[in-house]
Amino acid sequence: MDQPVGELLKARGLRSTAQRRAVLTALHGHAHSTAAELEHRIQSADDGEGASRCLSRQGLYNVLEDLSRAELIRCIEPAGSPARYELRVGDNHHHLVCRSCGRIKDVDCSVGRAPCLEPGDDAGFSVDEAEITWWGLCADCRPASAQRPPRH
Amino acid sequence: MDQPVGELLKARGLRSTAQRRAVLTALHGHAHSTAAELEHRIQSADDGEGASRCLSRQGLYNVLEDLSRAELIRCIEPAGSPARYELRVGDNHHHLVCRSCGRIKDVDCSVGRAPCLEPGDDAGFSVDEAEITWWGLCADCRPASAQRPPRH
DNA sequence: AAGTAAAATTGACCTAGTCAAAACTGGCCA
DNA sequence: TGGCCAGTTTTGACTAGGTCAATTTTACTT
Repeated sequence: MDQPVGELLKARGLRSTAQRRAVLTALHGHAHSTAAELEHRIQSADDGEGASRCLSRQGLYNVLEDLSRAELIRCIEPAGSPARYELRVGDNHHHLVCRSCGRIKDVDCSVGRAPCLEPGDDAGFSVDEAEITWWGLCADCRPASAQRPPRH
Repeated sequence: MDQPVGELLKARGLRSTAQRRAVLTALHGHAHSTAAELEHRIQSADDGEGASRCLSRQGLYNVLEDLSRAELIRCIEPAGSPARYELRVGDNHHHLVCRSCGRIKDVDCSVGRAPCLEPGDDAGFSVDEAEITWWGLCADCRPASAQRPPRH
């Protein structure tokens, strides 16, 4: 980040509290963090701010929801995984998830708007987001015999 | 269904048990059932088979996993909802989910294979499935002032 | 410096499952 | 037709990942 996290918060109309700053800071450098990972990271952070060491579980969930609503972070919930939070927002990117180890990779939305944002039949819904998850095996989890199988 | 459920099971190499038949039967006529819904439906089913009234919670989850692995049913887990099970399998259809009431609609995969099955960059994964979820508000949940907003 | 709405803490509670071990049974075989 | 036994199911305890409600604290305004 360039902007201090406190300024980011205020720019979105949120109060700048130690807990919120700590969560935003803890998200940096980790693309898809779970609540538990953030909790550990914050508790063991000896970052000179003192107060940031302490954050209750409920407080963490509150902060995560506030930041999500302010669109400073995004929450994804792949099947079989606890919720994960990421700082990449506003770019409509998608995810590739390994069925075996759970590893997640970001995928840019290269197909543009058309097929990806509109269902063929919206059944009367007003759609505001298309979420794509690709499932498969990552290079590390794929059995050696099946490395790079021919694609089409 | 045309084929008796017992035959379906055997065709997939699974034993035909009262519990499995009961779950398959309970899925009919309900596009996206939760485990709890199936449990209630099975317990209150007085379908003359007698034994079908009884199914433990663990048994239900076992059956659901066995049927999923045999590709007789499919499990979806939209964020914020318990797992849901559906009989539609093998047709790569997707889902439209209402953010407000949780209602789910099936969407045929009209874009064919290309954009929907392949990420732009597969990051070394071998991808076997693309799952698309469209999020929005269904006609009933959309505030009256916003009915049918202009699209595009 | 005080007031106050917003945010955080506390601790109980809940849902949607999972685990391990014991008991039962469907379908094959003699 | 009965016995066997791997495959199923039951039982009951347990867990992860969160939510709820009430109280206390704090960041920002005046």
